[in-house]
Amino acid sequence: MEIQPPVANSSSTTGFIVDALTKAIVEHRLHPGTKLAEQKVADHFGVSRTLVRQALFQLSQNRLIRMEPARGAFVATPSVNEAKQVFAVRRMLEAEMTRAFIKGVTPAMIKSLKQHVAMEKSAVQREDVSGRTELLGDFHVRMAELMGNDVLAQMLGDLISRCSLITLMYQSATAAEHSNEEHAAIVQALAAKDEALALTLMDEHLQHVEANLTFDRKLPTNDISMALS
Amino acid sequence: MEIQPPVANSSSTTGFIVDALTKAIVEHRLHPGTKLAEQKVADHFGVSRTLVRQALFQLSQNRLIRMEPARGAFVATPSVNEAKQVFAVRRMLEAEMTRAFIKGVTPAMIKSLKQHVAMEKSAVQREDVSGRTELLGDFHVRMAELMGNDVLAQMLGDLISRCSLITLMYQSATAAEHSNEEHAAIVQALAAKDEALALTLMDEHLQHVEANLTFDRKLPTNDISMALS
DNA sequence: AGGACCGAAAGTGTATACACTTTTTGGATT
DNA sequence: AATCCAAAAAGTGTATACACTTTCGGTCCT
Repeated sequence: MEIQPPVANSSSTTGFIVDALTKAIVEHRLHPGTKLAEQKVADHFGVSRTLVRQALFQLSQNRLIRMEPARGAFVATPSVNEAKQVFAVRRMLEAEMTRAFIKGVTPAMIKSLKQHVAMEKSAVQREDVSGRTELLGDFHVRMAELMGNDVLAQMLGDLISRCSLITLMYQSATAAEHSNEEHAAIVQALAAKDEALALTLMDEHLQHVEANLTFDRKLPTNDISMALS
Repeated sequence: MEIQPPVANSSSTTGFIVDALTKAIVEHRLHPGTKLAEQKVADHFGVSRTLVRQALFQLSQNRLIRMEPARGAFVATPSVNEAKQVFAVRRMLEAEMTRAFIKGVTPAMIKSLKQHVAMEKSAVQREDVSGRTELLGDFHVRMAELMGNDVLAQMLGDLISRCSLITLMYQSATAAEHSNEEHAAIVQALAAKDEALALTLMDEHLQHVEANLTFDRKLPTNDISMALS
């Protein structure tokens, strides 16, 4: 059930490092602001700095880390403002996506979404934080995939991973449960081809996700080898 | 708040190579399918393969080139299908953007757009192909910037550069002129805060751009040193 | 005590070396 | 003439070397 990341990787060594670091950042084992010294990361993965550098470059393009010239790479610290903008874009994109989805909806598509929501529910119930956050984000990507628009799916995936540092960091268990229920309601509206309702639900859903983020926490900087071990 | 530009800058050496290659590809001095051998590119820029590799990785993330494991990098050959998907996403995004734009429009924003359209016109008239295609794309990005949403602006920029291989390749002079006129009409509707009209014009505009692309031309493969010289 | 200064340590930026893979080439065979 | 195969050539993937920059710790001066 893996969504193809922005750039198909994970098969190459560099891709493996990117994935591992992404996971560590997104699960905030590596806190925002943490310095990622190339040699330390390289030692941890048992490779040379060359590969680590490639991975860091890639991550910096995904906005998961920030690179300062001659000073190194740091886990990104996305601003509140940026998060709001990301959500504004998501609302725009997903409103239209919902409209288009209803236009071409089929029973098979509804079934697939329902299965996905069931998986979310299971993850929420068993308190699988990492799994649930990933699944909750993927719901939106899956909608795009079902429409057959890979570009849209990828774009949404980028957006979601881009605010994941914030979303995934601050989403509480109750908020996750809430999201899951809202997804179920959206699927119902889609199945009924009720465009107005689906639009309303989708917009409210995104606003809830955004509202539930608490932007003011400060977290300590972590040790790399600890975080990746 | 600071958000890095979508395709980083040319302040670093790697960034310079990225920009140069991007320009060459987008102005199709380098044709789709052309192989970009690392050493050849490195020789041309007078640097080592190290920097070229970094640049190629970056370009592959922008989808301007495609990298095959152990076989090298090639200028991307975007499929018709992908182009259609990209345009579908743009229509979605820009429809909502137009709505949001009208909600918060100010005279200063209209003035800025009018200036931009005037620059387009000038470029079209003096047959500055490279400049005009860039400006025509930037119109949409400028709208996003004026709204103060850098994330949206970046995203649109990515989308536009992503289909630029197609758009810029096949857009004719008359189509460019047509686009410029449509931009002017859209600005009028925005100034009048006529949402329905602006939406219609924007949607038709994007459909025209898409319709004017001819997907079937075949171009020969070029020599790198020629193209970059 | 506190700050300016200097040198060592750590770290980044780029080039180069080398192993391994793909492509090309030049016969030899049918 | 076309096909097949092996060895050379070209090219990619990764590691390492080295120069240059930033950071850190200590010493000296006021």
